Amino acid sequence: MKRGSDVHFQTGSKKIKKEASTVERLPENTLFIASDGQVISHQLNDQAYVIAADGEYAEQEESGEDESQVIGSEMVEDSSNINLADESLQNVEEIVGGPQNLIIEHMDISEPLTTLRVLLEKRLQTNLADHDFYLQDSILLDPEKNLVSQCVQGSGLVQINLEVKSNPNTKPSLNIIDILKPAAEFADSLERKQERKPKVTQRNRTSSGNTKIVIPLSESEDNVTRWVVDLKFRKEQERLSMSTNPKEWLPEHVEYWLKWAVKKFDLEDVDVERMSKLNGEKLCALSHEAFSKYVPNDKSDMFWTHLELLRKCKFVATVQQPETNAITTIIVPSTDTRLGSLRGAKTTSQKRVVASPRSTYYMAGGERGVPGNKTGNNGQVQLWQFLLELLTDKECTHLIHWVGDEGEFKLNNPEGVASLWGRRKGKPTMNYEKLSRALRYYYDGDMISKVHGKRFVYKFVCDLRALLGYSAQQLSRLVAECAERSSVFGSTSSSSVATTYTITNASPVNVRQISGSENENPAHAIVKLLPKGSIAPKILQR
DNA sequence: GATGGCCTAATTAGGACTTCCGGTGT
DNA sequence: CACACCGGAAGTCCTAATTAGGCCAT
Repeated sequence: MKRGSDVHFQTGSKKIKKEASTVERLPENTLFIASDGQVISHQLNDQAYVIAADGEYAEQEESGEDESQVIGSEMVEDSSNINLADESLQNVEEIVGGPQNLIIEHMDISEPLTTLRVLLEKRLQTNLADHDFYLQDSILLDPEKNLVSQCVQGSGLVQINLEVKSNPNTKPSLNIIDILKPAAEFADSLERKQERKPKVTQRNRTSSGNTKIVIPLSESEDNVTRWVVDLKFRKEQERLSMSTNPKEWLPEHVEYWLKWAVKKFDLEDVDVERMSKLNGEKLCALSHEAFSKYVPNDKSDMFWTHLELLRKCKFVATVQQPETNAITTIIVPSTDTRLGSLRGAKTTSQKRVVASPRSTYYMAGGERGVPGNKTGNNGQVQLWQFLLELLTDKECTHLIHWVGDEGEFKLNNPEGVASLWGRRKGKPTMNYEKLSRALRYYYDGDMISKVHGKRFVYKFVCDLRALLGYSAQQLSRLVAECAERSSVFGSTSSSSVATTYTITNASPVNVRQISGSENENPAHAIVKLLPKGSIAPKILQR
């Protein structure tokens, strides 16, 4: 039987094992919608979309140039008023080392990037006026705008990891690598400082709830409806030559869609006959009131939301079945190598990541909007991911830790690691002998190899930076820094450092939700928009 | 009765291990 | 001799894709 592309991890509506660390793949064209029907975010094709809380719709080009369309978001119009002398906004840490300097800066996310630049200039005692802002080296950001309007949803204080690139032969840039919610303790301490020194920019803080851009998703997904593109309908759309823009629909198209929707959403008392006489233009112009006359029994405004998505996002979406909460969300779309040659430039230009012990290069390039995977390992964490998870967990350094800067790692307690692995996989008899056999299968690929002559020492031979966005060196330092910080702040949590990876080349921008464990403070939840090809570990400081 | 569409269950294929074991190296 | 390490072989578990069969409407 001929197999199609290989995509790893859960994507569809199939069950996911409830495990401590569920692996799932967020399909492209995923939408996050709160219980009140409000679209929090979604991304479709090459564009990221944010829906304002007032129901107005905002669209953001990948380039981030189209500020005007971000409806209702509060912009800092006069950045010159910002009191830059206020140290409360300044908290710069530097992790120096390796080929570049990773700088950690804390700033209110609603501040324009010019503020960030000034903070950096002050800190580094250098002029950075000629430095452009980039998000993960790929998206040029407008310094006059804030991050909310360009790439990230959220509010309040965030930790911005960035690097200053001032190489002689390239245009200087400030490359934002990651935007994280800082440790609660850390944020609190800054908040307290800010309270002592009230700032002009406080007006932009969003705690009032007046903000139009919504943050995130609580840790529980109970209050989130995940909408996905209905591929069956899309195929039918193509077959019937129905435009993707509902405004262009003829009445017969509306009728077809409506009958489909009535079935799909189990709608009752819909005035199909009258509503089917509308053309696409009129359909899209319907007010909620008018809509209610046609569809009087729309439970939880589900169908209304569907229509909103249809006319604003231009796709027919259905609700994806809820999935389990995740501590670790790993998104790894990947395909068979064969696709590299089949899919042309689009995929061949993308990064390739060896993820398999048995042969395969995995890379993005699955069908746009086609969730799912064909490997049969959906939803199951792989050993290399598990090891990376432990390696970025400050609580696990007694079990496994980085050795040097070249991706080597040592299992200090091989049986302990094996035991954890066994627990994760539901194999109580797992031991190091078996785990090491699994590791040996990686030798065939380019993921992990053995470091000869060193007991219990292995090495990630893959390009972790390409894979994760962080080199082994950086990861090692981040873990160390995190451990250090937690000791400074006197961590009270016994839970491990949460690590979230987004390994995806599937879309230009990905919505990343960092979920926490069930016990985790919801404040740690972050939604990020990352450029394609990025995978960023997040180490939550507690 | 023939045909087509839809749904569901069964089958098949393949990835990523897991388990076992004989052999080799230190 | 103990233990880490290696790699072959067979088995397990999981999921996606495909196929087959039943039901219903036209």
